[in-house]
Amino acid sequence: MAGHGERVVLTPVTGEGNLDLVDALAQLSFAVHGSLARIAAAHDLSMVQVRLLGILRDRRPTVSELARFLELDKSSVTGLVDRAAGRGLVRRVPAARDGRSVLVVITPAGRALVGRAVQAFDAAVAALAIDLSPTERHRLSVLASRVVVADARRRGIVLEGEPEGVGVEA
Amino acid sequence: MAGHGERVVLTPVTGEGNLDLVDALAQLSFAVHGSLARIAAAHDLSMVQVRLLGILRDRRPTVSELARFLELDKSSVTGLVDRAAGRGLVRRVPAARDGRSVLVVITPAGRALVGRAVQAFDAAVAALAIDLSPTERHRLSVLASRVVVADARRRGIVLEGEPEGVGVEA
DNA sequence: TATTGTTATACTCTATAACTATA
DNA sequence: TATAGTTATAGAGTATAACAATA
Repeated sequence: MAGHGERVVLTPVTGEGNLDLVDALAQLSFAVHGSLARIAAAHDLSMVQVRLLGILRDRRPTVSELARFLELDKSSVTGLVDRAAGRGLVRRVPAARDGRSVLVVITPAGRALVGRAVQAFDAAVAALAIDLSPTERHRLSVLASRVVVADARRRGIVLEGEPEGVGVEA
Repeated sequence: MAGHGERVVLTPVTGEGNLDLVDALAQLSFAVHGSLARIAAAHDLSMVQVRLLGILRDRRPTVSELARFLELDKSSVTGLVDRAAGRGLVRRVPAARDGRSVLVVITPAGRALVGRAVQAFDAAVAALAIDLSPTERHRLSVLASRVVVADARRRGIVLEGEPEGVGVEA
């Protein structure tokens, strides 16, 4: 299947043969993404809310910084933070150094919720690879890391120039 | 990084070390998904519209079948098809056998557009793995296929029982 | 009665443009 | 003047509930 022209990228996997690299990576991405989205939903969160809370676990960024992290317009972040704050998951704190800025801070409730969600994420992703041997799992993580790190470098991830975090090593 | 407790799952990759399996797969998924979404947007499509058109490339399903394929409520599919039809990418055809059903059919314009998008998908995913050797690429596709196929089986993908497609092998 | 599809409604997510307040 | 953030507005995507038509 998907050997000579058919693209499986967009349709459900059905057979059991090997996919070519493009299909395999696309399908893997869908599987992981779908798994994470289901878990987020089970915690009454969207993926972007989980990302927001995940970032806030060890940072207290401004709205503008969040917009850069999340690659969203700042007006989108305003709404995102509004809804999270409405649920008591985050709160806004006026920034001391710049009267224009607002720091977004996670609340204990938000921290607890995202902690549970991330724990479930871990379990779900691990479950995806349950059929692989330890050696294969290691190989997969090495190869995936290579791809991810190369891509991050290519697309010029910043973060380095912004050390206002709270205990963010790396 | 991400060696003893820190979870990178939700934040941008920064270092260059090996991620553990969970982080590596999650990050890989984000990289692929982001790449695909950017390409879709460059073609004035959302990911779900690309999936819709991709399915329609070799099928002419009813709205209900589409809802199952896409794992959406049928009312969501109605809206999806409305918008695609409004752009001339698909059209509705009354089903001959069942007066209640509607077949969704891709138009030549829709086919051309999704063809271009999928071609760009291929190139983008291939580019992601450009730093791997041919051997490593092969290994990665084998491992990813294993994970994907096992997951598909686990979650009980159907498709088999629905051979009303148009030349869908597999 | 059950199924197919649409409509009405509501909420999240996203962007653009215009605005206020601060720098 | 430039930057930070919000508001107003609009549109895509999603779901639930109610409905009409058909089986």
